[in-house]
Amino acid sequence: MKDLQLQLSGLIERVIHEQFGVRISKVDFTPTKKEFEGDLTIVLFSLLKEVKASLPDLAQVIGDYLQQECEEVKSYSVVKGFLNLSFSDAYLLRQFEALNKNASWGTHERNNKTYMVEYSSPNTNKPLHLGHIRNNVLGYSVAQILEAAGNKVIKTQIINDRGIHICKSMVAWKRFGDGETPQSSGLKGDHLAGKYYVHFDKIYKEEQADLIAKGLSPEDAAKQAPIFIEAQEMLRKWEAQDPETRALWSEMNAWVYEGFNETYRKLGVDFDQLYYESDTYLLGRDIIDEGLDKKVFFRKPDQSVWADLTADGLDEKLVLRSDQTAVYMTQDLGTAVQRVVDFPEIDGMVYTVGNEQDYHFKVLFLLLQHLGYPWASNLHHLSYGMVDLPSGKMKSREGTVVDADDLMTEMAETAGKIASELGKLDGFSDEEKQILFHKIGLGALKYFILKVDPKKRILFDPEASVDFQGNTGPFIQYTYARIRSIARKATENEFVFPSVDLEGKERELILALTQYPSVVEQAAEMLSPAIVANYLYELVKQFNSLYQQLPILGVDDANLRSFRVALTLKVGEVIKHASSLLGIEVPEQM
RNA sequence: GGCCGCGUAGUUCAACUGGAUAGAAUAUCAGAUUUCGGCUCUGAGGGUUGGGGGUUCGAAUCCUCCCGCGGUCACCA
Repeated sequence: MKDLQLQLSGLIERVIHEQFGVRISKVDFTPTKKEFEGDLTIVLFSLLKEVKASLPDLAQVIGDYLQQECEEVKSYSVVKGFLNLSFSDAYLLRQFEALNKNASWGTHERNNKTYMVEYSSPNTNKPLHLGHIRNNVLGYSVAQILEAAGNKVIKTQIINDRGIHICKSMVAWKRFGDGETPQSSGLKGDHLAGKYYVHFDKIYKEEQADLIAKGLSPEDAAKQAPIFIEAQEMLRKWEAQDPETRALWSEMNAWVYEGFNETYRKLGVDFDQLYYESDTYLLGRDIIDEGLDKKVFFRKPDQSVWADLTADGLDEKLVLRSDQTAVYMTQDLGTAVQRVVDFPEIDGMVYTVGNEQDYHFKVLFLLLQHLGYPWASNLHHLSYGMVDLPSGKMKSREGTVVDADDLMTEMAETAGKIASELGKLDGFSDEEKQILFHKIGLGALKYFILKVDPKKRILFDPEASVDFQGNTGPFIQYTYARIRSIARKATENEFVFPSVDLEGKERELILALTQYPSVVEQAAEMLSPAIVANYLYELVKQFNSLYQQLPILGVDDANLRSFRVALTLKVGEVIKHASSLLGIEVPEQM
């Protein structure tokens, strides 16, 4: 398809040069809209600027020439400034035959690029919630897409395992926990830690209220509440390597990791390399020195260190406190550099982080560029919007967050309920049903998230997402299952490539299939799973439309049947491949 | 207030990055098919693309000014 466009461009340039004596810069192609006849459209307006000719003349000269010189072009028509080309059946069949022989259709040749993709990166004081799900699903999908586009990908997360937040959970556990463990309570480790984090907040609020009642200002009360002071003290002890504090910290974090791992496993995401903030939080000081040497940073009289970004249209940004301790930015500078030390082959990174940190990453990337790192020009902030629920905003403090584990369970239950109502799952054992419902529920959830542009806020409607109709994950999974059903019944067919007359729907499908690699490429370039999701849905709809209009198994002509079966199977393969890029599993039967 | 992002059918989202009459889904209504499977398909109504101005052959898309929503402007992470 791409080759053909290139060839057509060349021919058009030549004929215009011959006929009008002008060398044009480029030719604009666009797929023909389905209400017009044709497969590929050439936009003539842009050419008209460079060529002195009337529109009908130009159209005719180009159209005639292409039809004559290029055997793939069967016919053409002109509507306004658009030249619509129709390809010959032979060409489309050749295309289909070629891609049918290519088992790795959609996966590009290895290029020499390596990306590190960071996602998830949770705090270890509470369980994952719906916002983390969007993060994980997005990050994982982008990693898959980059890999399919030919890059080497290293998936990573930085676990925020230290700081005041975990100390809060620790303090509350120590005071009120009575030795409770995941084993003794039956709670998942991350949920246990979260329970005490919430408990801390409750006590903290009570203590603040008491102090305010005694006449303190709210600000002072916040600072002087005993439990808060205790948490700060715990952080100091942690930094001083106090053995008892460290032991408690290790124990609680271990519970949390076990909980997280279970959530990740259910969610179907994984990581190649883990970083822990407790290992990396001291990094970055040397970068500050380096930046001072290179005059990228400057020191103020109070000894704090700043970057002046006013030339880039931003402000001055603090990178080291006056007491010479690190800030968030210091750490992130250090961590970025450390990653390239660990993996020297990296030449790009993707950070999957919510859009409230847009400014931070803008600054981070600029600083790394100013510091002169060669990979700094290829850093991307995969920024995404909040997830809202129909019931309202999610707020952790008000307890309206949706827990990731609970949500996945509920999705599977809803999927089960709907699937059971719809039909017969008699052939499935209870265990198989559970696995299937999990696949459907999760597919619904992931697809609902990924089909939307990451930048936009999402209104997540669990009910609508598990719908078996419309633009949903289950609809795609269901279509795949039906295709596999056809495959099972058609195994006795030999695939040959007869010369058949193509129906409109078949042409559309072949064209759609040939576009798949460039969809993957584009999605990788834009870091946008939504492009894959929307393509996938279009493909599924086109297949259903074909299925409706033309019998697949029920035709007498063996050649025609084998062609249609082959086409169906190829559609199935692409659905499976594209789904895997979204992290969605497609069942053989449902 | 400065900066960033968003605003598209009742609702949830698209629009190949400046292309044709702004498309799907959902909901509502009317049909067709039931080939393998609970399905699937076709059609109708529904739009001043938040508003005004500008750029050009052509704007949802780019520029500009307003309006609305969100985020961010910490020696927090």
